[in-house]
Amino acid sequence: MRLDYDERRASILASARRLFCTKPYSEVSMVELASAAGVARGLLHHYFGSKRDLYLEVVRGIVRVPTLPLPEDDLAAGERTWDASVDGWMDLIEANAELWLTIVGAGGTGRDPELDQILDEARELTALRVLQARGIDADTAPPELLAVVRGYGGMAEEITREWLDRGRLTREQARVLLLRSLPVLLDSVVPEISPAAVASGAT
Amino acid sequence: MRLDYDERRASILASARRLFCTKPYSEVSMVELASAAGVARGLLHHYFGSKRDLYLEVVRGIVRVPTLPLPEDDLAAGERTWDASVDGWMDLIEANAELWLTIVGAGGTGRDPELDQILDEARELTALRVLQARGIDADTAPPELLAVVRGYGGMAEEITREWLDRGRLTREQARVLLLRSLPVLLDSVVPEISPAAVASGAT
DNA sequence: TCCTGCTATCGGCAGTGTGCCAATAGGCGA
DNA sequence: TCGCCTATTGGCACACTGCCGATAGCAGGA
Repeated sequence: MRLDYDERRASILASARRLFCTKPYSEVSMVELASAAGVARGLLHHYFGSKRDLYLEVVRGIVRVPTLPLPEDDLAAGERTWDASVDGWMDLIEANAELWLTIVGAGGTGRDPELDQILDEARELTALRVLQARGIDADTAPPELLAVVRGYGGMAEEITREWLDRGRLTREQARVLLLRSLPVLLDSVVPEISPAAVASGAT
Repeated sequence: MRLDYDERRASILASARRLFCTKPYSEVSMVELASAAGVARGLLHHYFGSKRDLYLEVVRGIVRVPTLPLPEDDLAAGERTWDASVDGWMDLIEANAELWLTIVGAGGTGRDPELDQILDEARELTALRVLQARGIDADTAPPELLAVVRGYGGMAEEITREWLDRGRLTREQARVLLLRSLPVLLDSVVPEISPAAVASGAT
């Protein structure tokens, strides 16, 4: 069937998006992509150049369309609009859970179970060590606490990138952020656990 | 040259690690890996099975050896040991900056510049939106503030994974964490900017 | 010292996937 | 209806992975 340029392009992207959500990048072949789109293999190259370019286009489409949070239109920020933003963001993520986990959540690994597991175990171990370093018993800790520490780990990675990769932070600036944020976070979630946190946070 | 099993294995892993830090996974071929290790291509399969297995082995070696923070030995946690842990962690990362950025920092993409750029732009846009949602002008904001918001984004991704992927958090639990943490973080870093944050953090 | 078995190491074969390009077919305007 | 324009196809050439039989270097025993 002969389709218009944009239509065909969109159609290929849609089926490719579906496929890339089920398997990691390397296990998806151009023949699969082609047959899923109902076209010949050569057409994919005609439209996107290479398999990699097609994949990048898929990712672009995913991260572009649902630009995550929903800031309220024009009225200035208050706590109500912040609540609404977070809720809106969570709604969006939940609706496209599989998509989000595959592309953004997996950090671009493209749903690679083994690699994900390795990195995840390392991060979990790090979180436990952080708990240990703060004198908290991991076994009796509530799930929120572990989640906060895992979250702190994600934040630490971002701040480190800000320091070493993008160079928008000096080591000292990054250090202060890393130092202060965990006590403050722990205190805000479970105030009874770390009484010393407030003092450190104010330092 | 004929080497002992463990020696040869370690030698191959070392040169493979070097190679995987310079290019993304797909652009490293087995012939390259072989010639870098000074052996024939077939030997790599003999030792590691497949290219993917070799790569996983490299990643395992990297994330295992420097298990990130340094918890102080036995004495209970106080703020001094926490300071030391963070410093120790930063020293470790800084010493192996390239390695860390490639494997952990890039989230497993394996130094894929284009893909990284796409995801990074999306995250940057999200950070700006968050600033906007809280009524902060991005242009006049200090770099630490932007870094904190980027860090909050990393934390939000982790918490979302904790909710949707690992299922250790309910939606409500995740919501509360996401809601509370940003005001608290902002307040701890730049107290003068968001006076309303304290109230929200206590809610 | 020579022989023999073991195993690290090599080189090539088969299958698969990508990238590309010339040829084809289908639709729209004249 | 004819002809051009372009979407679409199928096949060719190359690269790479995975595997396996063949080879070579080293050890221990006679």
